[in-house]
Amino acid sequence: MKYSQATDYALHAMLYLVASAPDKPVGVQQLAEKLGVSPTYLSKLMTKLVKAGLIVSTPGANGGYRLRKAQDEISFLHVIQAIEGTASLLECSLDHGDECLIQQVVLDAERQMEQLLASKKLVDVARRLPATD
Amino acid sequence: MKYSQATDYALHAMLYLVASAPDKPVGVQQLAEKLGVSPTYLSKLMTKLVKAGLIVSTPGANGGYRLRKAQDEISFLHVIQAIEGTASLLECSLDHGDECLIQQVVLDAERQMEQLLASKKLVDVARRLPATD
DNA sequence: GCTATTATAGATACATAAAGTCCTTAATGG
DNA sequence: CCATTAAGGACTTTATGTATCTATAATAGC
Repeated sequence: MKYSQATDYALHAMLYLVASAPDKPVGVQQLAEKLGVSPTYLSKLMTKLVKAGLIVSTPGANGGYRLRKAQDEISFLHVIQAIEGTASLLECSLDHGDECLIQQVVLDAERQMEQLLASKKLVDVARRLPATD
Repeated sequence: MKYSQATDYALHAMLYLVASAPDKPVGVQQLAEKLGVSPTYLSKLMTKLVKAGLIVSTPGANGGYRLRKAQDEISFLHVIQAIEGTASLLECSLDHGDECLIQQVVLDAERQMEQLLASKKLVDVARRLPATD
């Protein structure tokens, strides 16, 4: 089990936005170059982040993406769930009457991980970067 | 991101073995019927569990699978990793010099989840079952 | 030793999702 | 009006999971 590569791109793109000037939008062209991805593909990921309410996009000249919330409000979990969705790790395929006890255990573990990912903000990582990278 | 369905099957199969008599092997036929899955497919999953050292198989008449270790030594993590592997959730696709800080955060979260999955034993769940199901 | 039983392994087929491209449309600034 | 930039749909390619079938090997019981 792995996160999709798209999640990796999204996290790096968001980190770049967090480290950038908050008022000036960043274009997908510029982002794609930094990440080494095709602009058209990255564009689709950015649209997901827009729909998740993490960033705002402005089309047209000098347009691009900028954060929607304050830097310190954006957690790793926000970005990851925007790309991966929020479905549970394990869906029980059996039909034993009530809730599956196995699934309950996995759900607990999942929540444990999510708790940490929610507490980690992108800006925490951005502060430890040498420059705008 | 989700665990494969195979992981769900494996967890249920192992739970069944834990709840069964420890000396009498259980055949894949019997297991497959309980789980509602094809025997040939389940067989491949069981072989993975054998290679992971969780169970032992004996071919031939009255053969089948039985636990290799004591009941209370088998954790959820053992089974999950036997099927899913142990690769990290996130591989950074960029080539920024040293280790990726983003990956470090995800790795921390992953370890958090694994810690809980390692502490949960299958036998804990088996005890809460109404019968051998 | 012979036979039935049962796990193992390889080849193959199918479905689904991820990864990526191309083209069109829509919106904004100058 | 025009250049720029995001959004969206259609499509291709590739990889992985799911599943089946067949053949092989090993074991128990007679």
